[in-house]
Order: sequence, then structure tokens, then C-alpha cells
Amino acid sequence: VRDVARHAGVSVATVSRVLAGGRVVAPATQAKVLQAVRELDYVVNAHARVLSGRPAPMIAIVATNVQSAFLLQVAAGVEEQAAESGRFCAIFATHGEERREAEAIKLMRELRAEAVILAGGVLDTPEYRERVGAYAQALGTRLVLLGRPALGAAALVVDYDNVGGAYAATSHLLSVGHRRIAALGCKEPFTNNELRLEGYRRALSDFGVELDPALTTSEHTTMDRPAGYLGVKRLLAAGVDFSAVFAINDVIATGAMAALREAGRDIPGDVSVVGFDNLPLAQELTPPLTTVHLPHEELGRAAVRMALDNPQPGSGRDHMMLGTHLVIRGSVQPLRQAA
Amino acid sequence: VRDVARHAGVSVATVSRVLAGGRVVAPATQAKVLQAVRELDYVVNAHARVLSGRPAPMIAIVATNVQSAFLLQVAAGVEEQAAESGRFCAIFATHGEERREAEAIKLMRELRAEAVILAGGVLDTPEYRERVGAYAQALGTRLVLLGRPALGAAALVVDYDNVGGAYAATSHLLSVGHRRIAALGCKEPFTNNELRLEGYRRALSDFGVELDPALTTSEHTTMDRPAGYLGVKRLLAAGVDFSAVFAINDVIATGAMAALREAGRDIPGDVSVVGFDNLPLAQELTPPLTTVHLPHEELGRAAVRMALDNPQPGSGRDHMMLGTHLVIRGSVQPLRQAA
DNA sequence: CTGTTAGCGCTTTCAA
DNA sequence: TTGAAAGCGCTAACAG
Repeated sequence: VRDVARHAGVSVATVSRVLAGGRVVAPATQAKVLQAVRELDYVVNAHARVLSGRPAPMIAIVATNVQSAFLLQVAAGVEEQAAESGRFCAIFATHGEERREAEAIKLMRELRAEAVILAGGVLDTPEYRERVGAYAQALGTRLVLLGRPALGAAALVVDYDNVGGAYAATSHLLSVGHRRIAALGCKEPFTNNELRLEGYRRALSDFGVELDPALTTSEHTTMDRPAGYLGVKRLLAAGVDFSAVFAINDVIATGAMAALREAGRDIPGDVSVVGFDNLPLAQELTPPLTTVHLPHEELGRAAVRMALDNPQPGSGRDHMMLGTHLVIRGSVQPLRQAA
Repeated sequence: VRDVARHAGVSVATVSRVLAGGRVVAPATQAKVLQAVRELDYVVNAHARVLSGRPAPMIAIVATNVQSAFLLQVAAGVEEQAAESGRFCAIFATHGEERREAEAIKLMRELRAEAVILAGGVLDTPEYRERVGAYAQALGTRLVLLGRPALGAAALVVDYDNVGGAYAATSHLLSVGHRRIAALGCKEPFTNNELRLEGYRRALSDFGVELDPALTTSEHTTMDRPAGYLGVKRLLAAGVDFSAVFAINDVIATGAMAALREAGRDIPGDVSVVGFDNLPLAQELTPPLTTVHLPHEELGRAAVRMALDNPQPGSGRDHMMLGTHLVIRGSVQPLRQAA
């Protein structure tokens, strides 16, 4: 296509200079080139450009699950910030399968992506650490871990305060009088799950409330709706007494509320519930759900900013933790003295 | 990096053959090459590959809005199908801005994407048609319009049955006795809005119910929550009588339900409501929303399948319309004779 | 079955 | 300020 750009009567080098930016070119020449480009509807070949040494303007986000509102919002943040930085965003859904994660990484290596962001909770196993360590090593580019356990200084990390959020949620319940607070999570030790439960325990302890193992249900293996639904069913069936529930995330809360309602318990009259994530659906529930807000979009933005900033390992700028806060809505009520 | 692959003692051509697939290579040689690749942790340069004639394994989806659950699900379908076809998915959010749409198209031209999918409702203006016509022309690749008005045979089209869905929803209401059915849409003539209203009118007409303009509210300019909330407020304030509402989409329905509840109207006791889209949130509402289900994910998959299939224009395979159906939940009740 | 060679389209020294 | 020429890493056509 470039021969054709000689339509302008200049050399390829000159054309490149005006198109690729920066360099000094006589305004007259520049105009001629631009004119020719327009006439021929010429489009540079980005691959050739990358091949000759430019970085590929691409940020990848590989998430465990693209259906979850949480990751979608993070992805939206990534897309935003990438666009603002003149990059585009490639997206991958792994569905938790290692194979797909590996494929995504491989592809991004081949494509020389500037950064790849791994997002979504995981099981923090030695295998996981080894695998991701290998990725970090292999990727010539920045690898950023978003909402996942860090790995020494091998990768960049953007995280949010799970423990603090859970602490705030639980404290809220405690401060309005609740003492028998069920915690609904899942069995598999996903990092999010563990961290949030940790916040729950810490709050209980600070309020001098003893932890009752019967109140923590985690029979289910996934962090989704059934975990909440079945969790409450089980609690009810076992005759466990509780006046509030802290759900590890909003969709679990949703399941819990459904089960509660089926059992004829009023929310928040009979039992208060608080969630975690502040998904869009939280405010549409009846009653609107009090939950912990996460800076979804900002997480995504921060991840790409950090990656492009390319901080020194150990500079302190290669790691950041965003805050969370409780948003009060209508699903919590002070404990009635009678109860 | 290839010189290094001569580590295997063969020529670059041979390496290419084993890596790029297809060609006949002696198993022994093949093994040597693979071995060398492993030892050197060699990764092909996808850009060089594209540059030398291969298609870029990339499908782009450019959507008006990445926050909407609808488009996200479509995007998920695109990602799925792309991955299954050995491609990856680039994602762009335009927020309805032409500039961003144009930028996305330009970038995908430069990157030689195999297909670009334009998704999301739009205003069907002459400018729109001209603009998209230009895209179709410019993109050497497949352009597919998803859920948008077609453009002659210039582009591929994947659509779903808006009219049929709205017809089904409205008929449902009519068949259980409702006659005063409010339609909540928006003022701007987004194509979805118009089509759904068309289905509404057609159902009314088939049931011999006269259309009352007072029942169609569309003061609001966007198809979102306030459109429903404000729409109902206005109806109520104007003292318009109605026993059911057909909302042009689920989030409008959500707003409508909120307004109804604030006014002390029971759903579905006093007024029935049906939505459109079947977003995940629909089943979490109280009561769960009866709504029209759209094949979100399948739309995305169909779009990439069609693009990769590369059908002849006018072959009949360059256009498809997916069906929709009503899913009955708890927000509709037969009209009480008393009312 | 395998090696040689000629580009793919762009950027970038190095000279002019 | 501009032109000529040398690659970037890969594939494919053509010989061996």
C-alpha cells in the first residue's frame, strides 16, 4: 500500500514520518502526504508497525467469569482506561479452566500485549502460585494480578480491602444489636471467601462475641446463588438461631433472601441481611440490600494505569489496595429486644 | 528468535512448517524442533505471522454500552464462540459516541480484524446509515450488525424478534383480561423502542382494543430506569387509569415497579407488569418479573459464526433473526372483575 | 521431506 | 528536511 502512498511523490520514509508522528517534516510535504492518504483511503498496517519495534497497543484482561457483574464492571474499567491511553482491550473468559487461562496467556505472548491482567478470585494453592509464577516469568510484558493473592514481586498487584469490608459489614450488624450472625460463604477456600470470613471473625472478636461455628455455613462449593439459598435452608432445618446474615457476596445474599422469604421470615423484620459487592441488582432487591461497595471500575482502571506506568519492583508503586465501604440500604434493622 | 530455533539444526522453513501446522514434516525432525522450541521457550510472533499473509485471529465487538447486562451477555457469547474458533475477542465501548465508534473501527482496520460486530440499539437516522455504510465499505473484513437496522446487503445482520416478543408480552396481558395497558418506552426513536411499541400496538389491535395515546409514555429520552419511574409517576399524576404496564425493557420495568410501590399499588394485585430482555435481575425482583427472553448469548455466537462463515451477500445466509419468548413469572395477575 | 529465498509493510539509522 | 536501505519475524513458492 505504501508504493501507492508515493502518490504524494515522496519516499516511504517520509510517509512513515508523518504518519508515525514525532519527526520533523516540512508542513508542505506533510500536507501532500496527508492528502494522498486520504485519496487512497490508506490505512497503516498495525502488525507491520509492531513488527518493526513498536509496542502492540493492547491490554488483555483474562477473567474467570465474564457473566459475573463484578468482573464485567472491572472489565469496563479496563476498557475505559485502555481507550483513554490509546490502547484497546482484549478479553478472555476462562470459566476457571486452567487450560483456557494458559491459552489466553500464550496468545497474548504471541501478540506481544503490553499488559495482561488476571482477574477474579481463585483458590490459593501451591499449584496456582507456581502456574502464575511461570506466567509472570514468561510474559515479557507486565502481568497484573487483580483481586488475587500476590506473588512476591513477580507481578503487579491491584487489590481491594476484603477484610475491611467484611469487618465493616459485620460491625454494622453488631452495632445495631445483632449477636447471632450467620456467615454464608462456600466450602472451597477461594481467597475472597477466606478474607471476608476473616473480617467477619475479627469484628465478632472486637465486639466480644464468641464465634459459633454452627453459624458459618459453607457446604456449597461455589460462591453463587445456591450457596445462599441452600445455606439458609440448612440453617433453618438445623434449627439454628440467628437474627442476621452476612453473605460473602450479593448473589449469595440474593439466594439467602429467597430462602428466608420462602420460610416466611420477614426481611429485615425477622432477620437482617448484608451482602458484599454492591452489584447493580443490590438496589433492586426488596428490600434494597445493604452491602459493601467495591470500586469495581476503578480497580480495572488502576490495573491498566499501573501496568503502563511500569513501576520498579519493590518501589511500593507496584502494589495497591483500594478501599471498600458499606452502603446502607434497607435490609438491616436493629435487633428487637423481644427477640 | 528464529536463528535460535536453528538450535534444532534445521532451517527456518522447517520450523515454520511444524509450528504453523499442516505441512508434511518427518516425525523425527518435528520432535527435534519441538524440543528446541521448548528449550528456548520460543514464542512465535503473531504479528509477523499476520504480516506474511495469515488472517489476524481477532473478532471485535463494539457495543454502545458495556455496562448494560444485555450487551455484556452478547459479548460473552462472542467471546465464547471466538475462543472456540481459535480467535480472541477485542472489546470496545462507545457510550453512544460516534467518535469512539469511529476510532474502534479505524483501529480494527489497522489491525486487520477478521470481523467486527456492531451491537446495541441506535437511532435509525440517515446519518447513521451513511456512517455505517462507510464502515462496511472500508472494513475489508466482515461487518456484522447485531440488533441494529440492516443496510441493504452491505453488512451481515443478526437480529432478534422485537415485534414478536412485544406482541407476546402484550397478548399475555390482554388474554388475562387487561385492557388498559400502559406502554413505557422513551422519546427518542431507538429502533428497539419503536419495534417493541409496534408489537404492542399490533397485539392491541388484534384483540380489538383501541389504542389510547395517553397510555403510551415516552417523555424520557433514554431507555433506562428513570424512564419507567418517571413514566409511572406521570401516569399517576395525570390520573390515567391502567391495570397493567408493558415496559420496553427490564430496567424500565424496574423503575416502574419502584414508582408503583411508592404509590402504594400492589404488584401484581393492583397492577400487572411485564418487561423485556430477561436480564438476570428480572428473577430477583419482588415479585419476579414476567418478561420476554432474548437469546443474548446466542446472538453473540451467531454473529461470529456468521462472520467466519463468510456467506455470499444475498445468499440468505447473510441475515438471521432469532426468536424470543415470554417467560412467565409472578408479576402478572388476571384482571379482577371488580376493577 | 527439507533448504533457499523473496517478500509482507513499517520504522529507522545513515547519508545526502 | 528527505531518501535509500536494512531489517523486524514469519510464511510460502520453488528448488533440490
